[in-house]
Amino acid sequence: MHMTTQSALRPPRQDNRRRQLLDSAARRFAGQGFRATTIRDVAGDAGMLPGSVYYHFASKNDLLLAVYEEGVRRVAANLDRAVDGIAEPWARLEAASRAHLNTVLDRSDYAQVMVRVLPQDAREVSDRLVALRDHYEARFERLVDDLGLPSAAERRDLRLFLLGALNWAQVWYRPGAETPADIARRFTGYLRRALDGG
Amino acid sequence: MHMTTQSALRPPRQDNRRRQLLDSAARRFAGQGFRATTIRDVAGDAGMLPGSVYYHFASKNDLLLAVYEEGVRRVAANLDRAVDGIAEPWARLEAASRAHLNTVLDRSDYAQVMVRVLPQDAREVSDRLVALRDHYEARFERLVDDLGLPSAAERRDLRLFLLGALNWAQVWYRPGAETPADIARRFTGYLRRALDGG
Amino acid sequence: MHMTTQSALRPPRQDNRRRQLLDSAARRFAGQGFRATTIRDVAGDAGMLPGSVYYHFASKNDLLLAVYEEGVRRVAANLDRAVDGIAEPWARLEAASRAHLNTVLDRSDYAQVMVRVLPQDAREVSDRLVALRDHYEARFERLVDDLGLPSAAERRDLRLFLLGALNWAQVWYRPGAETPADIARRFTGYLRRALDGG
Amino acid sequence: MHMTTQSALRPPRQDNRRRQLLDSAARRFAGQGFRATTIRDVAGDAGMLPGSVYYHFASKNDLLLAVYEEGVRRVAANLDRAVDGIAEPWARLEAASRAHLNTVLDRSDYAQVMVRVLPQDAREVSDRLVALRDHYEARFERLVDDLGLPSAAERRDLRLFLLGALNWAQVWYRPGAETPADIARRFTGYLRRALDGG
DNA sequence: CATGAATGAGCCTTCATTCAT
DNA sequence: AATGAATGAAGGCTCATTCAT
Repeated sequence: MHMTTQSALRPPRQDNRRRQLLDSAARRFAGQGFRATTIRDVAGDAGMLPGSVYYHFASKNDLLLAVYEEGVRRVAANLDRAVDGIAEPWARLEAASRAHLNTVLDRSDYAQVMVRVLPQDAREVSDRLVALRDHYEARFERLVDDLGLPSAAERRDLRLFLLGALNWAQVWYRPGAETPADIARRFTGYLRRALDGG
Repeated sequence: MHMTTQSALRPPRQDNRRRQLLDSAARRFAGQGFRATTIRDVAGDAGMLPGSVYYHFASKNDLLLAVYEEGVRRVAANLDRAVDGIAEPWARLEAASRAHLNTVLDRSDYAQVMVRVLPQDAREVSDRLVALRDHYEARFERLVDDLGLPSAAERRDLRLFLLGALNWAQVWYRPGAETPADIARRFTGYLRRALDGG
Repeated sequence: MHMTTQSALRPPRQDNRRRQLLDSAARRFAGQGFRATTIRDVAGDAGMLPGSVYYHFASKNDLLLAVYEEGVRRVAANLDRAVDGIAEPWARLEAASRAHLNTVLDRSDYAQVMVRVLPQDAREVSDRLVALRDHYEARFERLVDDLGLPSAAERRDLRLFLLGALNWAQVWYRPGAETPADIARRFTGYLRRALDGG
Repeated sequence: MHMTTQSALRPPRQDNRRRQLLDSAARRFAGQGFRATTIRDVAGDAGMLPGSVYYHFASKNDLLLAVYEEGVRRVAANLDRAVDGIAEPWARLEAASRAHLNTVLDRSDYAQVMVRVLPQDAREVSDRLVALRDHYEARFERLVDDLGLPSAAERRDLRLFLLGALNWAQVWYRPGAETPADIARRFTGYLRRALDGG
């Protein structure tokens, strides 16, 4: 009889469990990869039995897709927030690079999944994984276009060059004296010197 | 009576079969990844039964290691050949970048394995995989050092920046009007403009 | 509405299947030894598929351990029941010997496993196997101590001597005119004549 | 052309290799059991490849049979030598028990195989294994018969009792203050007190 | 005599998934 | 919403054995 009140006050229980599962999956996928993670792992972390996972997600692939979506949502929001309020185009690009680096180097499970799990790891849904990633990276296309570089080829080069360099940080970066912000500043700096009004 | 001649003309049978296995494994690892490849796949491609693989390699991990080693040997030789005879440092770096790009974008199975199989995919041998990769990439350190840039920080930046940008090509490159040589020339060009005092 | 009644009448399904598996394993281990028994055998006998066994037991070794434990539980209970209510020490030893012989010569699968499967057959769990066996045989130490023999050396001799002689029956005994009870009476009788001051 | 000389001076090479194989097998079977020993192990120890073993023995079972035969030959000879020259029947039995214990507790590989490998471990040849063992143990029947005990039942009891007690030593004996000779003396002593002219 | 190379049957185990309850 | 129980397909690996050379 108090149901109305209940659902007004807190999200339905179902959502809680689903989110719990999502969190467990994100942590596992980020920590040990997609293929090395078993449904048992994920279920166990969420305090369930393997079979129960299938009430919330149709398959392991679907679970990955959901984690990936959530990850993209978060990092995209992060980037959008970072450039918000900045007007100068190169400063916007630097802010975006900083946000992107923070994502790539972050300990955050959802962000790590985007970086660690390759689309090829789940061939059946790889197209959708790629689409999600593209949806995010398209932001860099716009940011670069706004720089007003005369040559379309150079615009493309710059975008690909920058994204590659930033993503590679995942391989060599070790937390220490150097912060992601430092790296973002220097890397965008080099590009500006090479391409801007040179 | 012609035994000497015979053994001079054809390598021991063993080597043929081992190489065949190595080739099959390289193609499979490159095409579908390490974990998704089964010993049955590899054996089948080489016209053997699964058990027979173990006459030549002690485990699936060992097979990967052997493929990886062969891959490193090839791409390193490629790069060394490319810079050989070139004296001017920036030209050497460009030549090396071109060779590296050719490797990364190549259809060659062995090269692809180095790019596609992550050390984490075979945790038990990941250390050795990383060591092999490092052994190759150390070449770029030397090439960059030879440029004579005054700042050590900039030397490091340049190397990391370039390697990241080149490796990323694997994600976006589609064969067409643009050749790996074009990309290498432009990318090293940007860096030279940004960093070279000249 | 009768749910309470139902759950009171039948044990949880899980236990039935687990026990079935245990019984199949005991019969197989007793009949053909541990190493020669395959999980497929055991599963097949219980009307399951091989993989299903692993829902109930983590490994083949664990299955052996469980059978062994159950075996020890049974034979120990048997022996305890046999000496219960008997006061005179030599009579207690004879009763225990009779019970032990019944166990050793029994067709009972669980008892046979204890006799037939050597700890060395499952090296990873051999320690626990030995511990289980010792737990049972310690009873003979107490029974012999209660005889009141003056020399500790003779107490030890008697125990080792008797246990060896009884266990050996497994090798030569054929059901016929002679019963385990006959053998137990004669064997303990000899020892009494040799050692008891009477 | 010197073949005659050669074969006169030393046994044919074939025999050397066969014996080497036999020794390797004995050591392995004694040390890790029959089933746990692979043809590869045995061949490797003898400096051969697995396939080569089959030149000398038709199968793994045949190899076991040969080791077993050699083992029986040795322990039987040992026992015969031990009782040789002793006239008094109880002293002969004690000497035989001492020799048997030495065999059972011995580190000698061949003797250990007889004790450690159960006929059931090689079902296809278990009959012949049992026959070999019986051939040896028949000696105890004769030794006991010679004691001149009036009752046939007691003769049988004594034999079975003694053999069981002696073989069991394998389980509990640890080298130390107590020698096999001590044990043999005490154990036969108990039986004499219980059965002889009591 | 021995080897190199392979076979093939089989082993233990894993795991995503299903489904009645 | 969740569980208990099982499925079934597959996977890496082992090993006695064979056989041309």
